[in-house]
Amino acid sequence: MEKKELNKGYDPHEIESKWYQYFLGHGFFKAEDKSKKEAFSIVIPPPNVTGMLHMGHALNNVLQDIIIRYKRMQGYNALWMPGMDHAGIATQNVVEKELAGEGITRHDLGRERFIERVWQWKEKYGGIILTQLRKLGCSCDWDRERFTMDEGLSRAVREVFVRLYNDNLIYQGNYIVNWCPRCHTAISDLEVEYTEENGGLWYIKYPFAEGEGGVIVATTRPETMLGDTAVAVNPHDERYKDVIGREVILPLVNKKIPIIADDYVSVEFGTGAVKITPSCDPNDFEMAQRHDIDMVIIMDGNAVINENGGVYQGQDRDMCRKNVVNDLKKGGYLIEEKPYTHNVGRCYRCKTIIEPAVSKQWFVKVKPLAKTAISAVVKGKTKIFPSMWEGTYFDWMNNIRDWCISRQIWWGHRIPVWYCSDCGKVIVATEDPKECPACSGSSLRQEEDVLDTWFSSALWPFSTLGWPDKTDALKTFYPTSLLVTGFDILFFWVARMMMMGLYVMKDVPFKEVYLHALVRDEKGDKMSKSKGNIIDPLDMIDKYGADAFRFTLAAFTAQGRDVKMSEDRIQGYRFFVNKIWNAARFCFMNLEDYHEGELSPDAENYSVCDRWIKDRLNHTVADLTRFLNEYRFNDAAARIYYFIWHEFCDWYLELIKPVLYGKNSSHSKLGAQHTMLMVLKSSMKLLSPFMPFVTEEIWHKLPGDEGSLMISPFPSEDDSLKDEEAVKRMGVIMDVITRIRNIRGEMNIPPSKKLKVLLSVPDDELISIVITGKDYIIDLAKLRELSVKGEIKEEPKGVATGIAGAIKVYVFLEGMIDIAGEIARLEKEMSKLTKNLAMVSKKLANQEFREKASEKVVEKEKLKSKELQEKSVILERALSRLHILEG
RNA sequence: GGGCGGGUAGCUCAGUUGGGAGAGCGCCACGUUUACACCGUGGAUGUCACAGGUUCAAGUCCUGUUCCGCCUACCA
Repeated sequence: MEKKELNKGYDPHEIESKWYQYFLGHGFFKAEDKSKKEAFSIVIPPPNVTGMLHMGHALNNVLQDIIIRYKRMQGYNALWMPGMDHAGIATQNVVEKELAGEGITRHDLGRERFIERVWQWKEKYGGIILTQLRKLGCSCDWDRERFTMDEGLSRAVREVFVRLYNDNLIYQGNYIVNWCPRCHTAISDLEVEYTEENGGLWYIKYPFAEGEGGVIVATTRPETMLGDTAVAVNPHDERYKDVIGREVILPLVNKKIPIIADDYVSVEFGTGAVKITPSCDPNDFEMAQRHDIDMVIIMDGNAVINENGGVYQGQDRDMCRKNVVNDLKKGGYLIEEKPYTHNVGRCYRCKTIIEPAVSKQWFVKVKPLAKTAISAVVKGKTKIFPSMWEGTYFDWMNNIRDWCISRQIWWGHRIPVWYCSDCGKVIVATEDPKECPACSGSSLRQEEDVLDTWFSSALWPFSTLGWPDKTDALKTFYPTSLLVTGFDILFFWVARMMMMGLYVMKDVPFKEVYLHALVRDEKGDKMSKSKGNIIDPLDMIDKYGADAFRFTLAAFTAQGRDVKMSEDRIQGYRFFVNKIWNAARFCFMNLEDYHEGELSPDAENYSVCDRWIKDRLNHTVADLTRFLNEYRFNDAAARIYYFIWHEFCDWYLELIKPVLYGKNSSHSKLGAQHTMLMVLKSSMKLLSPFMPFVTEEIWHKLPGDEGSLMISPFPSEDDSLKDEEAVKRMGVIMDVITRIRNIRGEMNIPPSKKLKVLLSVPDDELISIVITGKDYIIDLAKLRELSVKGEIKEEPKGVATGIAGAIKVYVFLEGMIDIAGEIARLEKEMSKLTKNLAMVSKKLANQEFREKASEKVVEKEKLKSKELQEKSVILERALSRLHILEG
């Protein structure tokens, strides 16, 4: 066998890029459009084209990669579809900032040239995040990369728009929408973030137009009074019974406005009278529609007061508020002003306070779409993990409101609507029309607005597969198998994909959705630049390697919990990677004289510990498979960690050392080598989805030429590896070893001091077990002599006593006898035991327990009681002998 | 206002048919044994938020209280 050295410590740097290139070069990430293999597909949540990899992306994509690699190894035709989102507002902002550096605005460039600039920017900087995903090890089918502004995806957008329009599910209208005065566009309800902020509540008196007195209204936005067109009270409010229908004078503006009655008005709040500004408040807008009240628009797109604001024209909303309040004070209209905390809506993108404004916008009528989307989840066509999110999904879908899809920006899918200047016809078409179909006029003007970015994202699961063409990819991979995303975009994206998928494809976009939590810092705070608590995933990869980083993310992804990330934990798993590396190195060093294929699988070729570790491996496979199928990433990670570190390294490798070193001829060295290699190889397979790099490196150093690990078959449960007999026998042997180690540790006896041990074993079966395990015990417990006897009557003197099940363990303490120490040790154990025994006895003494508890449970308790009693007798005897010695 | 999640060892958290309170890190002791000190062996630590209830048996099920986090909502 060719000699291949492994370094003492594992260094991820070169190895990771080497293998990633290898994977790419061999096309292992590629899925087949047509295949006999069963398909498994995931579409990536497309990151913003402006995005840089942060912890959220890292978590999201590592989880997807683990699943897709797992499925690929299981033999599926696995597709992970990559791509990016054009991120309308965000990208436009970035490029506008760039222009500002040059001293120009997009308006200086004009629409066409500005769009060109954005494309240039995209080509130059746009792909960064996808490069970063490669550093993580993501096994996307990169040749299929898509972008929401691609020609194909744009065609899909137009097609869907036209269909929805023709089905009367898209309409245009003058409504009040959330307007961002900084981004200069409408945004959807979802894109407004509400935060509790300190503000004020102003009480303003509106005098009656005729007669004495007036009505006092309370408002958080006094400046909007310039646009008031009514005052409203509750129809059942006794206080205002007689004023309904009268008129008041709007202060500062000096105009008469009516007092109306509407159930919306709360009797309890403020004065029970509310000013109505239909152009500045969504509720007022609705009320105005109900009562056919006028509307006065007082602000422009910059939230600056317009010509309808009289003397306040030209002032922005903040300045105007100050001045209005001052003027009200002067005029004696301001009754009271008090601090008040309330919810303020801000633009999710730039955090500017949203100005509700009336404008002409396009909307999707979502109720009918939502209905189908709800029933798909009810029927289980799409399953949501963890299931608690189903409730949230239903709740939102049931209360859904129409979706404002038009944006007054330039970067995005321009709405496929044209207006004929000659006859006024509205043309909605997938292809740019050359002339008006009604009057054949040629002066057509396209709608200026573009679509919400989420509109194109909603089509992602089928648009990326080639729709509207009938492609093989679509046929093979739609509906996709799984969607993995953060719960924070359940409404933004998941819900809308459900609606669009069902509307367009008549089938759900994905069969399962796994919603993961957010990554926070170790204190549980959201990571943000302003807090300075960001941990950069790329730094972590650089420092600890992608494998360790990936494993950390998986290990902390418990369902429904936030992922609290800290560097210490990554370091902890970095140690694990090193442990794996060194275990492999050990195996490797002991395979020099190994020749595969020389060993029959007959049981006699394998020792009890060989059989034991294979049983444990088989268990691990079963558990891991189950956990991954249920998206229990943390459990999966913990299971493989435990197997490799504790079962394989701590026990098995230690057990076979003497065999490998030729010090123990009673067990087959070849059998140990064979088992060691087989278990190591299987472990690498199990670990490969989590740690694709180090496992691949180890794999290629091991004997055998089986190609790449990442496409080798994932282990499945194998009944032939089950071995209860070996598990039972090893249980006894390990228990004895642990007992002796326990005594050594508690008595502070250094490992270099070889011990003499006597075992008192009550029955023949146990004796045979102990005899076969004698070498193991001598080696792992570091003994110089081990004698095994049947049940002995006369206990030896000068020993420390331990109990391993039915076996009594006597450790001779010649010369180092510390009677007081041993007494203390035994008494400690005795008190634990007594407490335990008391609990068990109490249970068994209870008649109801014996009658009502299941037989299995009662038997278990009885057995426990018996064992504890026996132990107690032994300890008692040992103690009394020590007391005599001492005395 | 409504909803959801959480309060378990010093820290971060597991604990899925109710029947042994666990892991990792940290801590203490011993140790350099031909894979690994990025290591090994052993050890200590808990009114499972609180109060009731169901049950032979509750961290686990039910009710209430409290604290924290998140989502959602048109109360000016």
